[in-house]
Amino acid sequence: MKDRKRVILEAAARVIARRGVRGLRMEELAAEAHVSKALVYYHFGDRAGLLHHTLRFIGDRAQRYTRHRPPGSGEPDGSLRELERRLTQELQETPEVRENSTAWGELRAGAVFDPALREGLREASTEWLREIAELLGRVAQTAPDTALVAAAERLTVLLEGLSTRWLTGALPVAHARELMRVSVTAEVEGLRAARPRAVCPVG
Amino acid sequence: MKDRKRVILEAAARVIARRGVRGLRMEELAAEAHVSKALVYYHFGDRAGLLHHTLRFIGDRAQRYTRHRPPGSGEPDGSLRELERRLTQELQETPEVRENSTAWGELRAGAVFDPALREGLREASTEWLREIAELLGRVAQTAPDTALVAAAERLTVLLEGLSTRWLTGALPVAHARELMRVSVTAEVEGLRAARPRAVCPVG
DNA sequence: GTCTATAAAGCGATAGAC
DNA sequence: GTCTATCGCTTTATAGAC
Repeated sequence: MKDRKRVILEAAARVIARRGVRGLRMEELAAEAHVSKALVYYHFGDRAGLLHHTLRFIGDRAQRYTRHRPPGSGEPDGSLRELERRLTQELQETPEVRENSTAWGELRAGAVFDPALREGLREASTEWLREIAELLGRVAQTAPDTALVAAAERLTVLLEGLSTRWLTGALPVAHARELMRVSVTAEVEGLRAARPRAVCPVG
Repeated sequence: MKDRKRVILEAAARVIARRGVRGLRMEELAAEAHVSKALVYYHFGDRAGLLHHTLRFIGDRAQRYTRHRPPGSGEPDGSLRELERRLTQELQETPEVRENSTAWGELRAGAVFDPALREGLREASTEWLREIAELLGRVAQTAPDTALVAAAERLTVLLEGLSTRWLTGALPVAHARELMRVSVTAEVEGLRAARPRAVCPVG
């Protein structure tokens, strides 16, 4: 069997989804990947190295479903639907998405106590925020930049909260998505209403 | 020195804020409390017992600033200000609040992997949700119950997300509070606008 | 590259003196 | 009630054969 390295990374993603980053044991990982512990050390040096590569692996994998609009779905560029999709994409009952969301949650939770984890987290969050703010700008048309960023912050922070609720079984995934959608709509309407020339959204 | 038990619990709260629930080591706790490890076991049985009592200790302590309106502040019962205060109270740079928020964050993060933690979390969340929904009802006056609950869910979930951002240093506490306040106002306005007899919020 | 076997360290928990 | 000393399991990490 070739490319055991990838096999190990995929196994690590599954173990992290089951036990968390802090709960990952080298022995359980080796068993999950059907290799020996020593091989894991051979490829990744130590536990920290394995975690580093796994988190990167998960992040790269996530871009597949995060950045690409489904081809042929007729979803217009910069539409409200695209914005909604981007913000509900992490709330799906799929092994890959669950593994990804779990890992991100662990990263966030770990960063509370480990400053070393914060930089990587900050980079990803900033990039994510920028993308959502830009999309909001297109959907809402005109709006001051600070308002756009603030709205994007509220939406991305809400997403993180919803993700935790989903993963702890406190909220069914469909319910979490619904709450997200309502907030997206409300934020967009809020931005539109805040235009210089205020227009009554009801009339 | 009397009441070493309380000294240990206070030390445990500090250690949890520094290392997390999962990162708490009996040895470090003993050192922090200036007692021996054996004494901790004498008073609390085992690690799980210590954690159980500590979490309860922290929860009880939190009620002091959570449920009581500051006396003589002239804050009317059921006002928008009371609602805002309740939702921004967990976002304060105080040792006590930080310890409390950290512990709750750890509990949430741990519940992703440990179903045993979920029940206690669910109870507290449900109670918290109920209180916020009720306050929202008073502030917004009439509104359908489902809309009230949904709004309360969005606000409480947002609070959890903001708490994590604050504790990871991703968001200054003042900024987090501001985002929360804006959302509270928007939700209240949304509820008012959704009344049977729709009224233009701009006019 | 991959394995088995083992060393080394960390940590929860207990024994027993005072 | 409180301490010092220590046990024993778990887990990371390495040695060395193939």
